[in-house]
Amino acid sequence: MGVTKKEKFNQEQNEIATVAKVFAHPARIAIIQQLFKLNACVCGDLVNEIGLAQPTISQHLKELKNLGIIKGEVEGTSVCYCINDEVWNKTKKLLVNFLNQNIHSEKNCC
Amino acid sequence: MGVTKKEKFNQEQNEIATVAKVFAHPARIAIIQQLFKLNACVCGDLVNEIGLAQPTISQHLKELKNLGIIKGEVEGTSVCYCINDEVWNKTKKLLVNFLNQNIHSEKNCC
DNA sequence: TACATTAATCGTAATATTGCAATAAAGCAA
DNA sequence: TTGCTTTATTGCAATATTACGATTAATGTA
Repeated sequence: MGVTKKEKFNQEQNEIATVAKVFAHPARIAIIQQLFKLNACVCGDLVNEIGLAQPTISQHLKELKNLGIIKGEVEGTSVCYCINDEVWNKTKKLLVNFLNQNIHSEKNCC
Repeated sequence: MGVTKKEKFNQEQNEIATVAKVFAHPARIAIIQQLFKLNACVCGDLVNEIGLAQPTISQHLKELKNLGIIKGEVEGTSVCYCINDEVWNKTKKLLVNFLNQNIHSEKNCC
């Protein structure tokens, strides 16, 4: 059906999955890395750097904006994007906490 | 087109996106959490715990197996799954390294 | 052997994602 | 104003994902 049954899962599980989905495309990873490298970057420069069509980059930027980890500011005809530190740190905490899980039991089978 | 243009990105960017894609479903997050909690878990118990149909859980387990972060051992008619620590730690490092990025520049716009 | 139990696979329907051409919108420059 | 530049949006085609019923395969049990 292509539709995820979110109601079967708790809020944390859904939040982790939602964040991971935004990270689940190399173009969005590349955009994030570029914004960290330059701190700020105009949309058109991202299009040149990454090599996908302008509407495609715009769509990826929109998903990153929806999650809140980037923000954009209009500068004339351009839009300058950068990382939203507050949201980035919250997101980082959520994922690092998940990744730092340890085995709770001694039982094992494989 | 629904198909990702992986050739436009470097290996690290594609690896991060691939891992994130596996984490991009709450059922797979729930399976991982359950395996950490119990250390080992039979497929049928995961089906009962999570409440999706058996073929659906089996499909999610397959994706986790493909990435390598879980492994399964046949025990009679059951299959017992657990976390593959080595792969989990590699995956953790890849993502934590990405999440720990810092701003490289002083320039800013927003 | 026959039957039950468990998990994987197959096939399919519904929905989501990716990518881009075409277009719209918004600002600047002459 | 007109034309240019830049980015967002629309619409669509191709592909991927999610979910599950039906079936198969493999093992254990009577």
